Amino acid sequence: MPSTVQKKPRQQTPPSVQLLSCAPHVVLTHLGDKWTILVVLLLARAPENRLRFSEIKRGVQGISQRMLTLTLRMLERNGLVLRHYYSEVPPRVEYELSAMGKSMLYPLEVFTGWIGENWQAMQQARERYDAREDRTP
Amino acid sequence: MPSTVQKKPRQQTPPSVQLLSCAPHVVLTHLGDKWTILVVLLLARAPENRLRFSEIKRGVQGISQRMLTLTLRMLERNGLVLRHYYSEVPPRVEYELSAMGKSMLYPLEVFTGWIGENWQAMQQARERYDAREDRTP
DNA sequence: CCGTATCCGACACGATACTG
DNA sequence: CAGTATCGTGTCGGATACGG
Repeated sequence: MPSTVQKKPRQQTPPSVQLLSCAPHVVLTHLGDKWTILVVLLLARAPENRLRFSEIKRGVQGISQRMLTLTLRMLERNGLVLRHYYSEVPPRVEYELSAMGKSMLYPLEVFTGWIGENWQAMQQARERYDAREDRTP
Repeated sequence: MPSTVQKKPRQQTPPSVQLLSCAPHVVLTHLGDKWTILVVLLLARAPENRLRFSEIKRGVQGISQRMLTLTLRMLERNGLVLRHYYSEVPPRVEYELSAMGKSMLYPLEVFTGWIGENWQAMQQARERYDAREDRTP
């Protein structure tokens, strides 16, 4: 591939700001998966931000055991959640938001707050869009 | 089920607490997909929050034409982006953040700000986690 | 230039079954 | 109770080609 970076074949808009799929964006992508946020929000409401596996399972409507395990592993791996294992019979495991996990709650609330204020408008926009017929090519 | 109060350091979770995969969460899931946030952030930086299709394509590293189209359609459908079509030859299309789209920028910055301050810590947590051998069952 | 159509592989996710 | 293991499927997203 010949490098033509030095040449400006045509005058084009501002010197291209380029966004890479950087680490922060990857984080956001992970948090945006199907269950992570719901689990975090549930822990946020819990006393001491701490719940048993089965409590989370009951609290997050529709999550499978497999996906809950994977979600919690991911959160633990990223240091957002602490895993406390008690080798009793039957075993008991509790999950707790770490300090970093708790520090995420405010930004998360700001965002979910915005969504709460705007999702009806989005809903309406969708309906308007879908009703349109004069879609331009 | 006998109610035992002893050795229960904390109270049980109220059974009423249940999180559904509600509309706000769905929104967050959409925004958390592979490209949406990057496109929004690029528009946020642009003069008048407005760019041509090809400018966005160049600005978002690695995005395919197909995915950019789909991403922009989704943003337009949800009312976050406005599409301006000019039937010239060759045609020109510009995309602009709507008022609602702009109103998202602050919440987004709060969130990306938090990520910016914490993603190294997450990285380290991951490395620590992966290096561990004493994983509890 | 700005899309749409089609094919296809990868993987996220669910269902189920089985252990310590 | 709190996980693993395994398998099947739907969807996401990349590559490519074509069209207005």
